Amino acid sequence: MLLAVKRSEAAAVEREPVTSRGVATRQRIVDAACDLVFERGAAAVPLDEVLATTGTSKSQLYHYFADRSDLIRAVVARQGERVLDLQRPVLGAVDGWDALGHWRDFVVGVVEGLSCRGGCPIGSLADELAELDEEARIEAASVFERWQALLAGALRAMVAAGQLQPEADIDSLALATLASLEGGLLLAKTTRTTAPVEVALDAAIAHLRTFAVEPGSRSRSSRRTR
Amino acid sequence: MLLAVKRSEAAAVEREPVTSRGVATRQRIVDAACDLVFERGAAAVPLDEVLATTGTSKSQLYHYFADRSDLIRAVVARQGERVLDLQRPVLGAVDGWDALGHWRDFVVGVVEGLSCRGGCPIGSLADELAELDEEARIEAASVFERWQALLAGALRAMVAAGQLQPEADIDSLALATLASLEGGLLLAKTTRTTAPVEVALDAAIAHLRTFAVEPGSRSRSSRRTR
DNA sequence: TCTGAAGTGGACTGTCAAGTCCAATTACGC
DNA sequence: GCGTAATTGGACTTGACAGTCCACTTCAGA
Repeated sequence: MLLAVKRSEAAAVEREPVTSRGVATRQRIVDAACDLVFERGAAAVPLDEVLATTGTSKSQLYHYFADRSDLIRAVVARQGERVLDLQRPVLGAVDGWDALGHWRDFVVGVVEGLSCRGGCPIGSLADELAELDEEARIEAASVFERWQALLAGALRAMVAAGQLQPEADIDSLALATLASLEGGLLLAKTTRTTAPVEVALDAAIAHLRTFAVEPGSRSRSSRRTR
Repeated sequence: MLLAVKRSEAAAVEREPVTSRGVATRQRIVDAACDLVFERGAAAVPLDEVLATTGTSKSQLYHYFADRSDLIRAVVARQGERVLDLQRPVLGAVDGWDALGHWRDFVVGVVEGLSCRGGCPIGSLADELAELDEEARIEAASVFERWQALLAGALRAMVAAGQLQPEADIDSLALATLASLEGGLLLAKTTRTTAPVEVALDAAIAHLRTFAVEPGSRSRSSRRTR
């Protein structure tokens, strides 16, 4: 009974902040938790530390979240928004191969700026939680889905611009690109080198170019594969 | 494993089992820990559970391992061996595009057999530990390096067989392929679908085919396929 | 000004898991 | 066989951390 209510109407049953002060507090907690979780992983962050860095108390945390996993789920959602918000402007501006290259450079730059630490904010979280918290897993899957849609949007813009073949399977290409990126980020995090992301993204883009519309002639370096 | 004498400072004596019984006990502990860690992640496995499932006691664990992280590090090494042992025969047999396709099918089959759970045994572990245990991170990086070498070996065999261009940057191609695989596995784990691995590997192989030696056209630049 | 709800402080409790200790047992070398 | 070292059982200690509780403060509205 209790579980049934919690699962279906979690948002309604859990205390949503009413006051602007409450909203701010809740926000502060989730934001701080996001940062700490990104640095060390969800399991390695004690609630006390989140409270300490935000200057909040136990009662506030449990006023806005049912329990630890409830907070972590909020972190997944928030971190997902952050990643998507970061990607949106760059991917949204993609209209051709140059812009796609800029996206590649942008991503590599971010990784470099973080000294290859942390990996993908949402990927690592998804990896850690997928087998432990079904709700968190689903939330993360939704983030990936939206990310894939963002990439697909960029590719469709290229189709519209006459740079990519209309017959190309955009969704699959977007998914493959996302996979390359995620794998590259994991390897970068593990090896402390940007090379994996660079190589992975370059390969992904090279594959995309396979579906490029060649201006004028077709005898140049157009290659088709299965 | 060359890290036997490596830890000479702390506790001076990393207890290596002397007796065959001791070896067996240590093995049992690491193996059980591997399975549990694969299912839930390192942080979510209490030592007591490892002991319970192996029928061993606290004293035995601390007889062979300095502490918890020492065990986990052993798990990383062991899990890495497992993955490599699984990949070796299949990748070692690669001599052409068909065999490469079999490898792809093999990987997809494994994921399917696990109902898309767990992701990459070494990838998930690396992701979880990279920021928490430098030694574990390095060990994981070494596993990836060997895995990449395995892939590179397969590609070189294809070069030797005259199916892949000798000018191709084998190491980068192997790294990109590994990244695609890892990313695909993460997405599969998160979405509980095999599609990401399939799409990622298909794209990776399509990219490799870009460097195929075309039967008939022998010039430096390849033309179209099929 | 009063009132009640939202929000807050922080001490307190209970649990669980890591790590210690030592006595008991087994096995190997001589 | 004997002695020493390896191995094992498991109770015990310690500490950390999730979650509870209640008194207190702030604030909006009647």
